[in-house]
Amino acid sequence: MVSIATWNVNSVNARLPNLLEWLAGSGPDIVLLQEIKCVDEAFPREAIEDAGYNVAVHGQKSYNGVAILSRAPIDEAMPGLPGDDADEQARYLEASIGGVRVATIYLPNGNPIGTDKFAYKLGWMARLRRHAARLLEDDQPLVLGGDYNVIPEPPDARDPGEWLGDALFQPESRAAFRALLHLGLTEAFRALHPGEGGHYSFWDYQGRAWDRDDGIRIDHLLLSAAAADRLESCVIDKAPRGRPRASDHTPVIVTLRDG
DNA sequence: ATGCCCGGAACGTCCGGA
Repeated sequence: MVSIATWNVNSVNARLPNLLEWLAGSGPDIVLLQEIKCVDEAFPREAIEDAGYNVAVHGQKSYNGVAILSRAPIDEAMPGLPGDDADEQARYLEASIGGVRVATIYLPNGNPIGTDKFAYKLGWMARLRRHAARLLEDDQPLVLGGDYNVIPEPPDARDPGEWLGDALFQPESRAAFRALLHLGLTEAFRALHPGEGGHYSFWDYQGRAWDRDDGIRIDHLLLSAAAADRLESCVIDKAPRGRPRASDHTPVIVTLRDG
């Protein structure tokens, strides 16, 4: 069995006590981090290695940044999403770990709609689809986990109407997300919990959204057929969101049976 | 109503987040 988590930590250095506490308690085999908000040199590598994890980082000053933590050795870490040499935002890192291909994804927010930011989001999603299609030509299990910044369906928001004008719930964003699934990828949580609402991975800091459970489900794990065949469970661990100085996102974890 | 929150950069206050 292998457990793989995705977590947008909203600054790995601000969140280091929370992250270390969670690693010590839950300890997934692989953790896909987003929004580390630091350059590679500022990543708290020693503390995380001391917790028993190998580390691969694709950082950026102040914004974005992604990383992969793994109890087993990390092979062939490749930073950056192919398809636009001019894109300097650190939002994608992929690696092989024990015969499983994994990627950590921090998909652009895209707000406000009608701006170059929204165009960048849709362009980034098109690039991700092209790259995922290439990855799927290989038969090894593939897990694409991250903050997709997409609310796939109305049950994935406590109040869908609140998000109608938002880039996370635009028809174009949702269609681009479906296009990823149409490649043959399985969204792990939805596959195991069809039709269920009330499960969220993000609660805004503002307006006491956590206390009111006014959340959205935007952190997803997409599995190739070879990985989906091994899918045992997918859980959203709400506990970290309730801790002091929490990230606004909480981890989502899949477990895959041995292949 | 993007502002009520938060982190980074920086030291006053703005940008970005979702």
